Amino acid sequence: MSKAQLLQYVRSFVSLTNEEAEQFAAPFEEVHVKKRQFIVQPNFTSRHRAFVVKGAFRSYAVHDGQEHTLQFAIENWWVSDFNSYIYQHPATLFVVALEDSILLQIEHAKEQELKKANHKFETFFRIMAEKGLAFEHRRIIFNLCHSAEARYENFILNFPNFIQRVPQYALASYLGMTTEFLSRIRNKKAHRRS
Amino acid sequence: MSKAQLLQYVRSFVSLTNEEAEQFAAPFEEVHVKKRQFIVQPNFTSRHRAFVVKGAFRSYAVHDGQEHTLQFAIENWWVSDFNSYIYQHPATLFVVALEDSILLQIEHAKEQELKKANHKFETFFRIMAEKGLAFEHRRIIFNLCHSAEARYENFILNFPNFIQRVPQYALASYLGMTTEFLSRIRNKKAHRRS
DNA sequence: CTTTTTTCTTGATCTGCTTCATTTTTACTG
DNA sequence: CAGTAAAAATGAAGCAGATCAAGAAAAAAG
Repeated sequence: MSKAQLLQYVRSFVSLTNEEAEQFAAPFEEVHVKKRQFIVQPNFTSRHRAFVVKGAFRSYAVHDGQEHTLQFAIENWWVSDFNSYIYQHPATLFVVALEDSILLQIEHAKEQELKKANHKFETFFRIMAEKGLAFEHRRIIFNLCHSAEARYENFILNFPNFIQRVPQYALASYLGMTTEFLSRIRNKKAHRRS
Repeated sequence: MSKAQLLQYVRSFVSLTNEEAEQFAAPFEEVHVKKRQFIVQPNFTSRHRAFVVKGAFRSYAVHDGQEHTLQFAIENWWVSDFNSYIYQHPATLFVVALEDSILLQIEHAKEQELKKANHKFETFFRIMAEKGLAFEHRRIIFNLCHSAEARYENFILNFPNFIQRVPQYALASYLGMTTEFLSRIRNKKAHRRS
């Protein structure tokens, strides 16, 4: 069952008794999402935090007709419009499935109950947020320090498994460049190799 | 006393009894820092998380001789090299005082004890991390979507009180542009107004 | 104050990356 | 598996923002 996967993930951060595990998993519901289906859209409040059991997602904003990717998520990552979710404000992002996917999602109110009910659950979400924040700090600094080409190389190095599953235009917009420019970088690289 | 300021801040997120407040504040120590003094340097592990009681700080990386600012912090903000602090790895950032400042700092191990000792303290640090993460998400998306000029305008709008306390070259490097270009933006704007 | 250092400004030139337009390739869909 | 839609590649031209060099202003130090 897919909840086993979630619990294995959670237990890699906090130890849980079997009762606690059951209590933690209970409010999560499994959702199947088809490729190209949206799970979050601007102006609608993101009511769930979702754990990716299988598949891939992308969250992005649209500005002046251009898409700008905030995040990708594959197995064992979380997705949502985080600002919308934690403040329960209308979303500004789209979150879309890049493949047919399976999620385990929890409602905002249920998550609050979990955190209140057990110190360990609170700890788990604290760790998730801290890791996320540390990750984004690294990303921001790297983006400030490096060229488009270096950002692409760095992505390949750190997320080789994302490369094949993420469309190139989406990756370009995640890395802060146009899809044309990323194409040129890849082309240049391919020619260097031969 | 400066701990009253910290506790007022903490209590704006979680309710604390007087005993709890005392317990929370106990491991923090007050540190006075002179302008231009560093509290974090690359290769040294950041042993403390620091709450700014008075003054201003900047965290930044140096790459190819260029400085790139990750964060500013004034009264009631926290500073550290967050990656270094939470993972207790060597830092990659500098953190420097922009003014003569007063900090309340807590050691990493002491923070772990606090979080273990009281569910509310854990909740507090969870909220800090979540707010921080949400903030950086907004920043990343905004940076991806907007021009240098728009990023500057947005900063003025959101952090008017930082403008007078932060040197322009540091702001430029926070916003991902050169100090020369920021100067031109400001100049252009000034001329538009007359 | 006066000197020195740091920060900010301004101009000239250059380039990394974008934009636009078109073609080729790949992936879906009936 | 044919037809259509989506994604990626390629070329030419343009521009936002960088770089370099020098001077002006402001702040810190003596």
